[in-house]
Amino acid sequence: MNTLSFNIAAVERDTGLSKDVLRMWERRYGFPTPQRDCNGERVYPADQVERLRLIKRLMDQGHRPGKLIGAPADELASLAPRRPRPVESTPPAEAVELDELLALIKQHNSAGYQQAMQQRLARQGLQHFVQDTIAPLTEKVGEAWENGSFEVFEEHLYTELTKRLLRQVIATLPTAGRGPRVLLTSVPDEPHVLGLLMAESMLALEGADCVPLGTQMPLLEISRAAEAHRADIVALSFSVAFPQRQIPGLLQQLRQMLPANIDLWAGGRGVARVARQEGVQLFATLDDALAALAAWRAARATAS
Amino acid sequence: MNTLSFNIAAVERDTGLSKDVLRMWERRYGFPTPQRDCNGERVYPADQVERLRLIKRLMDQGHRPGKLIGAPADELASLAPRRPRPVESTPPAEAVELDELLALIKQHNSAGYQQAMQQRLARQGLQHFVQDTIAPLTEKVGEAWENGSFEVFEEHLYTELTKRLLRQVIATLPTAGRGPRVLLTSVPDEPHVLGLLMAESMLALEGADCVPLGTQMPLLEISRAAEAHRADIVALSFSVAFPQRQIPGLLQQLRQMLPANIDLWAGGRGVARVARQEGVQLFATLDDALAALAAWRAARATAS
DNA sequence: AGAGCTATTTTGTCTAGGACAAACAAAAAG
DNA sequence: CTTTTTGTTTGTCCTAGACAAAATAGCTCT
Repeated sequence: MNTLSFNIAAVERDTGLSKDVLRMWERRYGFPTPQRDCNGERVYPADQVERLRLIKRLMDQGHRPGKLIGAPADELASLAPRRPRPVESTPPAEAVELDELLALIKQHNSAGYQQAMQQRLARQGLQHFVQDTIAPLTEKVGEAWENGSFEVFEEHLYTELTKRLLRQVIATLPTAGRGPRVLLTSVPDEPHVLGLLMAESMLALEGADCVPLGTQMPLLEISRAAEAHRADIVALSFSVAFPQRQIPGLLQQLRQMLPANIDLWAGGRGVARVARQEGVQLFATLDDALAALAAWRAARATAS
Repeated sequence: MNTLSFNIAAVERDTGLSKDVLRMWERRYGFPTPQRDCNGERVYPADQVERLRLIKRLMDQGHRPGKLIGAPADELASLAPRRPRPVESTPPAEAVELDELLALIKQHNSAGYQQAMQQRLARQGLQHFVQDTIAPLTEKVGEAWENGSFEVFEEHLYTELTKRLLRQVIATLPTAGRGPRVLLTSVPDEPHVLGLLMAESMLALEGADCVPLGTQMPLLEISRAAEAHRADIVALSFSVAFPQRQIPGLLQQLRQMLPANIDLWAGGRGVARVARQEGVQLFATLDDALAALAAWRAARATAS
C-alpha cells in the first residue's frame, strides 16, 4: 500500500484545524513537520494527521495546545476532560440502563438498539423518553467520544439512528395549530441536529406549530424564513462543541435582523455558560423551553 | 435598526466564499470594497454580502466571476444556467404533478406537501416513488434554487421534509439480512443526504443490510467503520454541488485505505461526469446501483 | 464543419511572516 | 478568600507574491 499523504486542505478537512492554525503551530511549536512537494507545498504524513486529530479532540475537552504538543504519547493518560463535568444526577439504576444502550451501539447492533429504544419510548412516554433517555444518552455519547471510547463512526451511527427515531415519532404527532409558530434551525458551522429534534418533539407535543428547517442556515436566510413563514419564535440550538465565544455575536447579529415582534430563543448545551443577551432567551434545559412556551401563551392570552 | 455589517469570517460563513477568495477578488477586480474598522480589518456592508451571495449562486451554475463582477444588475437576466441541462425526459403529465408539489413547498404548506407525498407513495409503491417522484423533484428543487425561484430556506424545508419521509419509510422495511452489508456515507464537505437516503431505501427494499452513517465522514473513519461493521460495500454519494475535480482524488485515497475485498461504490449526480476509476464503481442512476447489487450477489453465488 | 491538440487567460490556493486582540493563567491587591 | 491587574498563550487577520489547475481560445488535421 502506498504511504498516504495529505495536503494542507485535506488536513483541514479531516482535522477541523484551519490552515492558518496549522501553519501557525508549525512556526511556533515546531509541530507538525510536514514535508514539501516539488512546489514547496506542505505534505503531511498520515501519522501526523492522526496525532493532530488526537490533539484536536483533547483541545475540544478544554486542554491547551501548548501543553499537548510537547507531550509524547502519555497524552493518552490525560484523557481526563478538563471541562467541568455536570454533576451526574442520573440515578444509578438509570445509568446502568443507559450504559446498556451505549453498549448496543458499541457492538454495532443497530437492530437491537432500535428495538430497545422503541421499548423505552413505549414505557416512558414521549416527554420522559426525550428528557430521561435521549438527552442523557446523547450527553454520554459525547463524553464517550471525547474520552476515546467511541470512534467517530460510532457516534455517527448513534446520531443517525436516533435522528430517525425522533423524526418518526414527530411524524406521528398531530399537527395541531394552536400554539405559536416556531421556526427551528441552527447557524452555519453548527451541524448538530439532535438538540433541534428534541426541542421540536417537546414543543410539538405541546401543540406548537413547528417549522423544521434543518441545520446551518445563513443568518440572513433565517430572518427571511422567519418572515416568510410568519413565525412567532426563532429557536436555535448550539451543541457543546460549538465555539462558545462566537455565540453572543451571532445572537446579537440575528437579533438585529429579526423584526422585534419575533422572539429569539437559543438552547442546547452550548449556551449553558453564555452570558444573558438583550432580546434573546437562553435555555439550559428542555424544561426551560417548555416553561417559555407556556409563558409566551400566557402573555398572548392576556394581551388579546 | 443599526446598519448590519459583517467581518470577513461572517462573510465566509454566509456566502461560502473563502477568506482567500474574498481578499483576492478585492485585489484583482476591485470588488467587494469593504470598509475598515479601527484595527484595519475588513467590514463588509450588508448589500455587498447580498451581492456576493448572488454571484456565488451564479458561479455554482457555471458562470465565471470575471464576467459577473463587472455587470451591474442585469445579471438577473443572465439567470440561464450555463451548465448543460440534462434532457428533460419527464413526460409532461408527470412534470405538471411535480410542479404542484413544488408549489406546495413554495407556499410553505408543510402539511399539504407531506400529505401529497404520502398519497403518491401509496399510489406508486416505494421503488417508483423514489425513482419517479423524489429523484426528479430533488433535481427540480436544485434547479429552482439555482435560478433563484427558490430561497435557501425553501430548499432546506424541502430537504428536511423529504428526509423525514424517506427515513420513515426505511424504518418500516423489514431488516432482512440476506444481502450484502452496505455502509452508506459521504465524504467531508458533502453534507447532502437525500441521495444516500434514496439509495438506502432502494437497497434495503432489495434486502441489503444497510448501515447508515450519516454524512461527512473523514476518510480514515470510513475505512475504520467499514472494517468494524464488516461491510461488503462502501457506498458514497456526491451531489451535483460537490467540486467535481476533488472526486477522483478522494476515491483513490479511500480505495487505498480500504481492504481489497470491500467494494467501493459512488453515486449521485456529482459522479455523472467523473472518469472511471480503478477499483471503484460509479453509478449515474439508482437503477445502476440495483444492477450492481444483483451483480454482486450473482458473483458471490457462483464463487461459493 | 467537427474533432483533437496546444497556448493563453483566468482563477483559486498556497506560502511567508508580521501584528494584534481575545482568552486564559498567574500574581497582586482588596 | 474574592476580586482586580498583569503577563502569556493562542487564534485570526493582514499584505503581497508565486504558481498550478481549469476554462477558453486558437490552431491543425481529418
